[in-house]
Amino acid sequence: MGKNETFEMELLFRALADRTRLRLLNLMGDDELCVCFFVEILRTNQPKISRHLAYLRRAGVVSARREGKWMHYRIVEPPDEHAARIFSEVRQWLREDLPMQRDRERLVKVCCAPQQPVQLRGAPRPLSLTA
Amino acid sequence: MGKNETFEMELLFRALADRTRLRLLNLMGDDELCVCFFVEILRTNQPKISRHLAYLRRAGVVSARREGKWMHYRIVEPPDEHAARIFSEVRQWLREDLPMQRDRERLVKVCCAPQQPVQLRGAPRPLSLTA
DNA sequence: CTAATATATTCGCCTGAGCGAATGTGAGCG
DNA sequence: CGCTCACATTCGCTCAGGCGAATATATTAG
Repeated sequence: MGKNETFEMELLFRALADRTRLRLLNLMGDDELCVCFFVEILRTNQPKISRHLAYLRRAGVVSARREGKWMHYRIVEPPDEHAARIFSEVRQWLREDLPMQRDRERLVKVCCAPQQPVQLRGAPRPLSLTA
Repeated sequence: MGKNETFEMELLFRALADRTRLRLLNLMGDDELCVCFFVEILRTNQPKISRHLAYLRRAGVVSARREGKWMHYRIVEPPDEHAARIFSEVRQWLREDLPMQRDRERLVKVCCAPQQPVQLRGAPRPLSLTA
């Protein structure tokens, strides 16, 4: 109580104020996800994805982990309890949004397909879908 | 469930992604407030305040009511339940933020002062402080 | 009617940030 | 070493939106 977090609030909301970034967060869900899947699901060019992921990273909203050539991104639980509750509500909201549901369905399809698209051969699949 | 509200999410977060607008929402609290008080408390020029209030109005976050020469703004409860919960959490967060607390204290002082500043003579005081 | 007051809008300037295209970088392989 | 792959960054452009200054509008007073 009595903290000064106005700047942190602005930072969080700016990070959430973009459709592409909301789609990325939606795809991460509760697991880390490889960049190549974001590119595949959002059907856009790779630099655009990387730029938005960098934006989220600078805002402290996601973290990155390298595994050989691949980079995995995952959502970071905000340290502040208010931010955490807002974030949790956002994720619930995303779960109920139709276009977001379609993105997640496409992710499942792409990951579980017997024959993966050329760009994804050998890419590390998300844990939640392979376990 | 299963709705498409991605655009509404973006709209909400863009509205919240600015320090001046957060300060305005903080001052509104649970009551409507007259524009002249925003100008007085934020110690800034009036057009800036009006522009941010217009932004909030376009985003559906506040509503305006005219009373003679004066305009009162108040927070609108978002119709969507997720938006409402996020908004409620934001207001709680604002309540605990130190700079925001100072703004509210200054509002109380200005409203309850025996001699109001010249700009505020005759301005309708917020209900919560006069009742 | 005119004048004053409270608020809103417009204008010109500047920065942040989104975009596609091109280029840079780090890891693994032969 | 050099090549490729996965990803990151930079460049040039465009546009949203923040700012102060000036102006417009609405209401009330006289």
